[in-house]
Amino acid sequence: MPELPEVETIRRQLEPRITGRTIVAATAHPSPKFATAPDAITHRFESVGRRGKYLIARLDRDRELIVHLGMTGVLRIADPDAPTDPYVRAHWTLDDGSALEFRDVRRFGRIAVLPAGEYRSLPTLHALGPEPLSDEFEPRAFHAALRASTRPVKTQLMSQRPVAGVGNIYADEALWRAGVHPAARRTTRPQSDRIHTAVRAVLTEAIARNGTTLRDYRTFDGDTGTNQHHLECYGRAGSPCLRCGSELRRSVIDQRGTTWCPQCQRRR
DNA sequence: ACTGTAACCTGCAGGC
DNA sequence: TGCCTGCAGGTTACAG
Repeated sequence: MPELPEVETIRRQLEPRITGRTIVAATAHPSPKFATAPDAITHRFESVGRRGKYLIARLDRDRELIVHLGMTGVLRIADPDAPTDPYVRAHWTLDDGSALEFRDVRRFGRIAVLPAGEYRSLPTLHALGPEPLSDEFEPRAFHAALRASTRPVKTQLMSQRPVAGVGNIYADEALWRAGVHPAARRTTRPQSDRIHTAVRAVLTEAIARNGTTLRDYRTFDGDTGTNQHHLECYGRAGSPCLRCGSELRRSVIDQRGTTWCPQCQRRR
C-alpha cells in the first residue's frame, strides 16, 4: 500500500491519539516479522515520527516501536464488538482501555521494538536516504546519488537511497511529471533537478489529499485517501497522456508494473 | 560492494 | 460455478 504520503497521513492522526498512553498488554502473530510487538508492554508512547515509509513511535526508556505497513498493512483502533479478524497481526491494549491493532493480509509488513536508533535489523531503514520534504533533500547531492549507480532511475528511486519514501505509484508520477524515462540510466543534472522538484510536488500534493487508496490503504481514522482521483500516470497505461495525448505505455522495471509516456519521457 | 532475481503472503479480477 | 493465471502501495535474502 503505503508510500510516504500514506504513512505520513497515518502518523498525523495516530500521534495525538496514542501519545501519553501506556501499553498494558499485547499479542502478536508468531512470525518473527511481528513477534516482538509485545516487547512494548509497560512502555509509554512519547511521540510518533516517520522516516520514509517507516512509522517510528518513540517510547519511554529509550525504545522505539517501528511499524512498516508493507503492501496491505492497516493501523486502527480495535473495535471490541467486531468479530474476530484473522488478519490482525498485532494488538496492543492501552491504559485507557482502548486498543491499537495492526491488520496485514499479506504479511509483508513488519513490527520491531528496538533501542532507539538501533536499525541494523532493518537494512533499508538503516541506510535510508534523506527525507524528501526536508532541507536535507538537496539537488546537488541528489544528482550525485543518482550518478553513483547505473541502474534505471526508477529502480534507484525505489531503492530508498537517493531519497526516502518513494514507491511504485509516486515514482511513476514523479518521472512522468519530470519528463524522464523510468529506464533511463544516466540522468543529467537538469533531469535530476526536475525529478527532485517533481518528487516533492507529487508527495506534497498526495499528503494534502490524505494519500492514494487503491484497495487496502485507509487512514488511521478509517477513511480512504483521495489522491487516486488525481493520478496523472500510474495505472493509466493505454489511456492518453494528459500532456501530449500519446498513449501511455506499460512495461516492467524491477518486477514492478511501470507506466510512462513514450513522447514526454524519452530516454535522455 | 554492488546487481539482478527469487522469495515472502493472500485476495481478487478476468478469461475460459 | 469453478479453475487457472496474472497482478497488487514492499523489502530482504541470496547467489554471482
